[in-house]
Amino acid sequence: MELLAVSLRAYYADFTEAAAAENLTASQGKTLSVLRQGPAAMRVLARTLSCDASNITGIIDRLEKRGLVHREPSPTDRRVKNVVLTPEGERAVDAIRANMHATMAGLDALDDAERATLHDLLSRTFEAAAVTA
Amino acid sequence: MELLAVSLRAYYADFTEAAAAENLTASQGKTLSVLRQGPAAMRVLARTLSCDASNITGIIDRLEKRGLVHREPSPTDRRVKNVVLTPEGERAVDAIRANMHATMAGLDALDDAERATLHDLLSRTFEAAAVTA
DNA sequence: TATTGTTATACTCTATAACTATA
DNA sequence: TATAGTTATAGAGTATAACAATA
Repeated sequence: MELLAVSLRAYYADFTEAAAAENLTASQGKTLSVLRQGPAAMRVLARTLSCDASNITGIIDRLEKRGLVHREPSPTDRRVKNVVLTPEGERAVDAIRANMHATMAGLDALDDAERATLHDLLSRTFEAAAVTA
Repeated sequence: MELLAVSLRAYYADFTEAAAAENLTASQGKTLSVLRQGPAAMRVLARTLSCDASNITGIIDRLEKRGLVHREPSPTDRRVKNVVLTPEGERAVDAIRANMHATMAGLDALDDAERATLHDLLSRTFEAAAVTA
């Protein structure tokens, strides 16, 4: 339990730091992480990141201005815009993840399998902050 | 592990919600929680909450304007100001905590001892976000 | 000289409400 | 009518740099 508490504290701080190293805020890093799993509509992002849809507009605006994502119209519903990660966006996510893996590697008390389990738990907890019950 | 992940997600969301019920942001609730353990200098708060000292000025300004805390000069160092919880401030923290205990009580899979351990872990993880390693 | 707290500044995140264009 | 995305707005958090008072 103590190890987990320490790990969690370190994880949150390190994610923010790893994102900052890429000149990204935690919210931006989190958004890019979500998009790494595939394109998502604005509305879906809002639900996943559990914030109002109007916030996503601003967050995506800033990411798009930097060429990390781009909007493309949905072929099936002309109201919907899908947000897609650009190659630079993928590179940014991977850079953050590489940094996080270095953090995990620092937990000497764990073996590789435990480390993998813990990393999975932490990232799911962090990225899926929404409680959809 | 899965239970813990779910609990953590719920805890973060519920803390924010419990604070919002008292018309407080998560940062304000967190600050009050820290002060519940006793008065603290501005500089100490900044370190504990792992943010720049200049932010604390604003956070305490807003809490003081609402009568939840007040600044008092340190008797030993005239540069230092100690922030103290007022009775209303204590009431607010207790209201948040009562709400959180209700959340913990909802975890039916746990017995009382496990619940206490988990609550302690979660609150320490949440309140002490700083990694002083 | 170094430290404490503050101020000024600028940016990001956040929710609410009102709008448009679709469905 | 309802939904997706945007805009306008206002408040809160955040870091940086510069400052006065004190150590």
